[in-house]
Amino acid sequence: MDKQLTDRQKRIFSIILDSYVETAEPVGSRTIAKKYHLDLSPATIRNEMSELEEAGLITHRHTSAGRVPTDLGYRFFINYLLQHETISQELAGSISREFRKEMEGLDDLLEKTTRILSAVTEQASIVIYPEMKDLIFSQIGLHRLSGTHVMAVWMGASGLVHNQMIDMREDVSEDTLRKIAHFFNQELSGVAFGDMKDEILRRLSERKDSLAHLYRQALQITEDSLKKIQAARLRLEGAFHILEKPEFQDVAKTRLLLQALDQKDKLCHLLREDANDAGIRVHIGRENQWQEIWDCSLITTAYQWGEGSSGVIGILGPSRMRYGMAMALVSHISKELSLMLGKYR
Amino acid sequence: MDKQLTDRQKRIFSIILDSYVETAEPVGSRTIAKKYHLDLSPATIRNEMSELEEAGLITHRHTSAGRVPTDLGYRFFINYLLQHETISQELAGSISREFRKEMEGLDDLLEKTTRILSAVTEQASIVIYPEMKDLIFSQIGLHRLSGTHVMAVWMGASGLVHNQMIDMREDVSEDTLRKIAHFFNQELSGVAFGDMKDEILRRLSERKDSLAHLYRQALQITEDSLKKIQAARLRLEGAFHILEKPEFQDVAKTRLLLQALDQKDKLCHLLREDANDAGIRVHIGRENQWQEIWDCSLITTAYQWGEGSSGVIGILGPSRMRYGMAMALVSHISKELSLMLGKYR
DNA sequence: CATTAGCACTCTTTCCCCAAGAGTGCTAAA
DNA sequence: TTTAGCACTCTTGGGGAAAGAGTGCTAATG
Repeated sequence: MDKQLTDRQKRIFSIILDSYVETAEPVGSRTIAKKYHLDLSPATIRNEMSELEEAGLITHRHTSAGRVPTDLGYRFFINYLLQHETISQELAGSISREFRKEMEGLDDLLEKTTRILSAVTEQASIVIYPEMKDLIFSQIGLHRLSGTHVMAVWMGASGLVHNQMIDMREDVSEDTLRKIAHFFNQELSGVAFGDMKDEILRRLSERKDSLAHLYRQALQITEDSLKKIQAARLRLEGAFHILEKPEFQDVAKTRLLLQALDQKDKLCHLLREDANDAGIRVHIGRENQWQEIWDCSLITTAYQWGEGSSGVIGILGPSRMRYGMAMALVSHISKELSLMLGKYR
Repeated sequence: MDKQLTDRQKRIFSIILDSYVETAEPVGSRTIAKKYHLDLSPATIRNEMSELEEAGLITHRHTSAGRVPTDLGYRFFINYLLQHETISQELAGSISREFRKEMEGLDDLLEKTTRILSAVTEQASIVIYPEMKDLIFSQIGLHRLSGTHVMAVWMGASGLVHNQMIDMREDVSEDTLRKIAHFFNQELSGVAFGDMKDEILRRLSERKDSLAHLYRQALQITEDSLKKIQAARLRLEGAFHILEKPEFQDVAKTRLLLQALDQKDKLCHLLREDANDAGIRVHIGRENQWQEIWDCSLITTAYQWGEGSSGVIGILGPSRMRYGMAMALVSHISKELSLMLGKYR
């Protein structure tokens, strides 16, 4: 994107963006000249605005309407103009207090995160559960429910617990289950969940003895569990904030958006997409893969749990958004969450 | 409410209700006379409508508007006029197939239930997790996370698994935890979760020996867990359906409703309110305790899991609702869910 | 006596028109 | 290069007026 913008053009662009973000109203040349006491006439500003429009940073909906930033404009703003914002002491304090109130397991913590994130940003907030494959396995409990159904309780080194119902497709006795559990706990403790399948296969190929069947059962348990663990698990809260925004007063449009947000698996996939990128990620309007949220921006960042394992938190709101503050808040809360998760180890 | 309505009045009332439920438009005397070929003139119908209005079953919003059923009207309809509806073979079949597709634990099953319920009723659906206190305890696993933090994995006779992080407030060794777990598994297996506290207290008072401290720790684990288990756990899906209804085209109003639905604890409490009543429960408009949903009706019913333990499922939508079908669907899906839960035992 | 036709009246909805207002783009002058 | 001036465009809001739907009352009818 063009760095060949003059300083004055950048200044005017910033004013348009700020004003539009603030008021949700298109911005005219007169307003800029008057309210922001640039020593320029509206006509000059109009000329500059033409340039900005040509550069694709702003647009207008019809001939006699004021200017509005484009997706590209927001992108330019974030990449080149945005200066780092920090959140106030008081806010940081109250977030911290809220986080430290009680601590009753992962579910609770993530629910709290979702709630806080939505409340402070005044946007819909999304929290994806951590991925399990990088976590270290420590222990398993296997419990027979009915003939072929078994409940597996996986425990990870980072305090993770995951319950998984498994259909063994053959009748297994309590005793067999004890043996399988023993195998997991003795031989696989310390292995990452993601590597577990390979580890079992390696052992299976090494000794072709009487234990082969047991290994295969262990393998099945692992495969069934990990397949399911990849599935969508997320929390969504504060979708009602979307209805507060002037750009979502159209019910039909908003309904489609809410309907899209109900598709947890798609949403989860969207957030996890670039989960490995460091830092804050912003997807503006049509930069998103997903047509349903083309009027929205998505701000996400990863949080850390254990050894390289991570989940994602994010907010979703109209593209007209106070990006500086939103990014600062998402970042801050992600750090708080990682900190709290650290206590589980 | 008045049974002294004549048959003709009931008939007219039914027509008004049907028509309004169908079209969301107030119903006039002419429409009734024409479309439903009663052999009556509009004038006669108007007279009857006056009566119905006096009885409180219908109302009109302004002088020259057609009639609309009141909350009381819907109540009368449900109590005295509604005839039992059944769902079609095809629908029952496809629900059944959907339920039987895969089975991967409680979470999955309840998610599926929420999704199906919302899809078939075209309303927002709510599923409350089963209450634990009536379930039979079978086994516990205790795992040390950090100095004072312990992860308890509760397993019930009905295949329930509940993970609970507990702050013991004092450092406990792996060995102590093993002893506590052993105590639970040996002595309390078969006890209902709700009675567990009393059972421990009884033992504590019986023998005042060296085990007292261990008992107290067990007590603490029980109390911490059960306190938390009472908390709100629910699934909500399909809230976007609300935006499809003509009566919720007003964004400000709808926002307040969605905002209310974000308060999971309140919502959970609302649904559990009369969880012990048998059968289908309907709360129409202002019959609800909760002002935020005075324009809505709530249809709930309990589902069964294990020995007397139960949760609640329900739907929420505008009071103008096809109650017969909605009730049939909620009832049917509750039964399907109970059936599926039976397989966990 | 229940039923109905007729009619005046009320209230909302819709449409249209017009004026106001906001803002642009162009041109010519400073 | 900047600015003043001006014509032009497009949206928004208000004010009727007309249409339409429906009621309630009264008087006539079978």
